[in-house]
Amino acid sequence: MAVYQRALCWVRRDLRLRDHTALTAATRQAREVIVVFVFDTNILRKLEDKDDRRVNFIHHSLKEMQARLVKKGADLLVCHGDPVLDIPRLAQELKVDAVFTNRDYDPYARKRDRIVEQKLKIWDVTFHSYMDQVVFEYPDIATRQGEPFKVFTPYKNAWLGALRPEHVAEEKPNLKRLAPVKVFKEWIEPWDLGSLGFKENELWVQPGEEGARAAWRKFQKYIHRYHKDRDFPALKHGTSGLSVHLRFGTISIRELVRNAMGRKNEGARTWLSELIWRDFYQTILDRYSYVVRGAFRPEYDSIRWPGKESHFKKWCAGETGYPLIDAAMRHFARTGWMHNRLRMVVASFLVKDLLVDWRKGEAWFARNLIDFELASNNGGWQWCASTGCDAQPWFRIFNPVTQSKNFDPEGRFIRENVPELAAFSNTHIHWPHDAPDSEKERTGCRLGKDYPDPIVDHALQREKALKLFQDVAQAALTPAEES
DNA sequence: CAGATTTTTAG
DNA sequence: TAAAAATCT
Repeated sequence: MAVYQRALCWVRRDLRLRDHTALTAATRQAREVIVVFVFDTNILRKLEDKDDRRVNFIHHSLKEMQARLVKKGADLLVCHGDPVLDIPRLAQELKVDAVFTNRDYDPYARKRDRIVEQKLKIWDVTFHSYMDQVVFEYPDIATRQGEPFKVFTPYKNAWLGALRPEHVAEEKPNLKRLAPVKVFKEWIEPWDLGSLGFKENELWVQPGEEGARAAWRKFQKYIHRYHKDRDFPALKHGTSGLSVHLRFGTISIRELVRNAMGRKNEGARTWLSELIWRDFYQTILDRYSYVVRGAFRPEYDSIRWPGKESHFKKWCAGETGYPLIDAAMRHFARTGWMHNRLRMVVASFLVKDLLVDWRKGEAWFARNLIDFELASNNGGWQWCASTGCDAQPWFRIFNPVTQSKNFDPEGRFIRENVPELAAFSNTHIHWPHDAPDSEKERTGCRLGKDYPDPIVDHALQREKALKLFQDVAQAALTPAEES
């Protein structure tokens, strides 16, 4: 039932051709569909690293998508500019009747789409947007009072209770409806990395739909063990490795959920729960977008974080003298990815040991994570900092050494990432500073020179952190009297 | 998706 | 006296 002659399918964080809601709708409703991607200068110019991994990932993924489109006699229409100008311009020049997109809940994206929609309206072009990157959005899942859930467990129960096969049915685009390349060829701008002002970087993950499929196939062999293995960073297949693919939409969330639902084991249930966390944080960002600026619970914004800039720098560099922290931060710097257990451990350490504002850590992750996703990153940091909805209670403070003993018991992850400590025993690698002198001598690692002395004392810092939060709790109990 | 400390209990 | 449980943060 094609009602439109020609339409654009504007892809952003849904870089795939299969199980794609907007593309399916577009190819159903229009005779000719042009797939377009805009390298957004508003976003790109803020990236500090010219070898940014995300740009590399997107670029590779688009190349792969383009190859598939070319096989169909079409191509990918790529622009480099401000989408608020480019999309309406293309819509006009190419005489399209409608623009199809999948919704993005990032505040910037929402504003951008609103403006584009308004501009298109002037030219009588219809703007269609679809839920695609999540399974449910607000108010599909809401409390009895119609409010968004602010606690995960009841949200999850409602989510699972609401789920029907049709919510995760495959959305199959009809690629026979792609517009032939001659229609839009002259509007394609050069989009090699150099033209975009970026450089190549080594990617530690395979990008594109093919990369996603490879990771997904592999993970399916291990998914039944997920609940047991996911907390151990040294394991090579303890986690799915799909975060980056969910971030850029090189795989469909519906496909993952469909598969997980069909598996009746503990591993699959735990994995599904993680996917629900993702929907949960997307909803929080959508409905409470002030979280990008400060605490979900505003009373915590009154905390004056006394942490030192020099400590923040050492945290970034992996030079804190706490082996697991340093291993995690160095691995992160090298690969752009961090295991979720370690994200929690290093975040807790920055906030509750170094007493640095969680937003500094959030920004460092935002700059370097290949799978950086605003909603999940912000949610995770607010959880660790105890400022979020359904966050870790403020008095729950990770002991970085205990975490190390529990989740890297043989020190394998530490040895791989802090090689100067490799010769320490399994017992002392987590805290080499207290190793017996004989062992220190044997390893040949001069603590304080080859590996830094601890920059803070955990027990002491823990007390300080408790006091910072205690003061907020106090203030909440005894509000200042009105004058 | 704790940890530190105190108290109780088992042996 | 060590382990387990309770309690506090």
